[in-house]
Amino acid sequence: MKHLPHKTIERLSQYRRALLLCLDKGKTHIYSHEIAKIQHITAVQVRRDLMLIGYTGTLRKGYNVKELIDLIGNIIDSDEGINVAIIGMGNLGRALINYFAGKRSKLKIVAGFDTNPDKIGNTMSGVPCYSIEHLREVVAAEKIKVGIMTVPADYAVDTADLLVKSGIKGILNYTPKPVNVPDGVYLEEYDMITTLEKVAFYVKLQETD
Amino acid sequence: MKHLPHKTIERLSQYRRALLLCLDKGKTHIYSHEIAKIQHITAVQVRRDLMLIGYTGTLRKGYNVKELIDLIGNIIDSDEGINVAIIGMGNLGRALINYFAGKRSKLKIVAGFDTNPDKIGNTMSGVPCYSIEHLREVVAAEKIKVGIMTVPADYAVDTADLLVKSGIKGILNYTPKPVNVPDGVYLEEYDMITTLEKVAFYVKLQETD
DNA sequence: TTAACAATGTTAAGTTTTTAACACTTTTAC
DNA sequence: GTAAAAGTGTTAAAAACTTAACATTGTTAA
Repeated sequence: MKHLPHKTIERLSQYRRALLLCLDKGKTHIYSHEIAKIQHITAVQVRRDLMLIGYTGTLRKGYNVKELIDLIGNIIDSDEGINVAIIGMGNLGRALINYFAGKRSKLKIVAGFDTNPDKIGNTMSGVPCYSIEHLREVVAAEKIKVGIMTVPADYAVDTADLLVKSGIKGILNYTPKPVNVPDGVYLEEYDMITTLEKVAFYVKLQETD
Repeated sequence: MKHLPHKTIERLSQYRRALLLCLDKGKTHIYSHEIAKIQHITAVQVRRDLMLIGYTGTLRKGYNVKELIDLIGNIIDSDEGINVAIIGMGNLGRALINYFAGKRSKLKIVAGFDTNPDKIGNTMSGVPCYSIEHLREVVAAEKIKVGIMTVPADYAVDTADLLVKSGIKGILNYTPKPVNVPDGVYLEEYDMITTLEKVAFYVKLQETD
């Protein structure tokens, strides 16, 4: 299992989330077509992904939910876990923190940053908020490897630079403004407006058929 | 120009956003490699996308920013505009509203919905908040075509059903729980946890090289 | 004026991703 | 106990997407 396709990585994460829900419901086994239905993809694709990670289900019984969850964890999680920071404790930043609050996960949001003095020093859902001026120290002290940018667009570029200088290894940019990072830092940009425009486009398309 | 690739649609939206920024800076023309750099893709890809939409730049001068913005608008926007609702006025819902506030766009967020009586009846950044019980009427009255789901995960499925029954044509689900919609309704699911796990995975991968 | 350059537009090749096809194996039904 | 059904695992084909190659054409510089 050398090079898992990009898309497979994404789906594995999604499979796991679906599987965790099944586990909660007391399900012990699951068929490929059940997973497929949840994710709106085909059963073949599920089986193919699982083949790629070398997991073998039991014939006629499907896949063992617990085993599969663990295996996916072995592949996509890092053993020691990864600490994450949120830069920008506005609505979006807080939404993400709540999202994660209490989730079992190798990913831990350990710090938030903001410029607003009212927020600095407080704790939100267990996550302390620091001044952005202390970003460098906190990143080092807390061994933070990934930063999620939820700052206003105008601060995007500076924030990204700051994160890079602090030694962060991965950035997830939720700002509508693209940023640049050097090699060695993984960058993922996600623009909510693009996604919404895409939905609108396909709605329009459907109408004009 | 019959079938634009999915990915091209997404990029067109992104190009436009980049172009709007350039316009603000007073730039009148832009080269394919400049656009490419902003979006972290190749110039060839930009040119190919523009070829697909039939736009022709001027040799050695690049593309006319204003013209291109307009053309992209003609393709991805619908003429009359599309009205959008946000279901769930929590942090994420409010973040989205602020994101959009004041943006020139054919997409207009015209309504928010929630169950919290403290929120119902208020206005947030110009968007009125209604009780979710009135969803159906408001959707009809306001000709809302797209719904953005930002409700807690446990309400995801019911909310989706409700939206479908109200006659909505497109759903953007920001809930971590996948939902189902019938044919004729376009569904886009986006899970923030997946994206973050992906970033974490590639960070881990980079380390173990 | 002519050569070098720097851009676009387009066709072709390459790569990645998805889907189809099918061989295999339990279980179920008769 | 044999056939049909319902699963998995895998190879092969198809589709989607990206990148390369290159022809073309203004522009600049010698």
